[in-house]
Amino acid sequence: MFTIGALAGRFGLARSTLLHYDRLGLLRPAARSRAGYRRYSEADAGRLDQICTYRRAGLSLAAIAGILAAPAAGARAALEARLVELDRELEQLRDQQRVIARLLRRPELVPDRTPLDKAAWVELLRASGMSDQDMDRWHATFEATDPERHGRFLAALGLGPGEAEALRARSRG
Amino acid sequence: MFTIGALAGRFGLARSTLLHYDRLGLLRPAARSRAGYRRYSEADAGRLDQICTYRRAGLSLAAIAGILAAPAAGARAALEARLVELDRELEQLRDQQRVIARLLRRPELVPDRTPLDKAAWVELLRASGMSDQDMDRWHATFEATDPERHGRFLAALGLGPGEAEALRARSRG
DNA sequence: CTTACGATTACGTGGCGTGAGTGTTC
DNA sequence: TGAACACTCACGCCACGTAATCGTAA
Repeated sequence: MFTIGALAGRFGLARSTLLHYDRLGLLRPAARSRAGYRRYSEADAGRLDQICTYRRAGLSLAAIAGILAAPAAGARAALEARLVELDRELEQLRDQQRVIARLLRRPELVPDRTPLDKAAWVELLRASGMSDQDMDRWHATFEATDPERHGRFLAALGLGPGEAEALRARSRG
Repeated sequence: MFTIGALAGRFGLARSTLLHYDRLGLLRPAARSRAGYRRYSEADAGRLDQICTYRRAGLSLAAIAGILAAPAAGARAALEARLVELDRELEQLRDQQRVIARLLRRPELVPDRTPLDKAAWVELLRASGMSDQDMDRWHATFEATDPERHGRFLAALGLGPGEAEALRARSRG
């Protein structure tokens, strides 16, 4: 028997994923402890394994529920339908590549080599939909994985040593 | 000056899309009529054209808003970032193709040639996440585009002539 | 008068993520 | 006793779609 965290860990999933599957009725734990904790059985783990396999095929949770309810009925059909969908999606993405390739050839987009300062960098990231929180997380990850390069990066943006050190300390905290 | 429906029609968009862009502040009409109707100018149409172009490149609305606010700053960077994202997404879809190819080779999925009856068909579609409404719409489309084939399809599912005719009449209504 | 359009508000979609606030186990 | 885990709401994300209920234009 596994707790929700243990099962999630075994499959590389987040707890919230299993909570979600439980709410949907896709994967209900075999039992609950006296305190109300979910207790997953080996059979549950097997079912989750199937779910993960079908998710790796890109099937929706609804389709997966259908397959697990009546495997003979729909597994093949659902997989073949997904293949057709995949063809369409691949074509869409390739279209997007072509659109971008054309746009990048436009004259007003000639590469400009002015190095970015901090303000321009922040504006750019925000334009890509990155929030302040996202940026904080990004600094934290950078600091954790390669602190030296992080320092050099901040210097390249024109931050003074004091400002840079303050930011790095915040990223570590 | 265009009304919202006219502008949407010109660009092949739904009205709700323009309402959405207005709420986000991405595309606000130049003016409102006395009755409160949105009135879009030619400049608005030009801006919408840009938005559509960047959407065809797969950029998020947040990224597009950033580009339109400061084109020189981020257009190139945003497009290049999207290219990188596209590479990742394409690889993911190809992975899904591979997973499906492997699954379809599994012995328990040998092609079974038992023709589907109505119940099995409905269950299968529902398993793919299709609602009753979706199916109604599907019948309506089928009936509108190729009524004869629709009739033959229904017969192949085992529906009697009366039942089939009733369904087709409902699809036309 | 009709009917085709417009308005606003609120809620739904998918597949989770992210808190808040509280209880349980080790 | 404190940290790490668990619980249950409830709301957020993205790019819209949909329905309800109303007012306006041709």
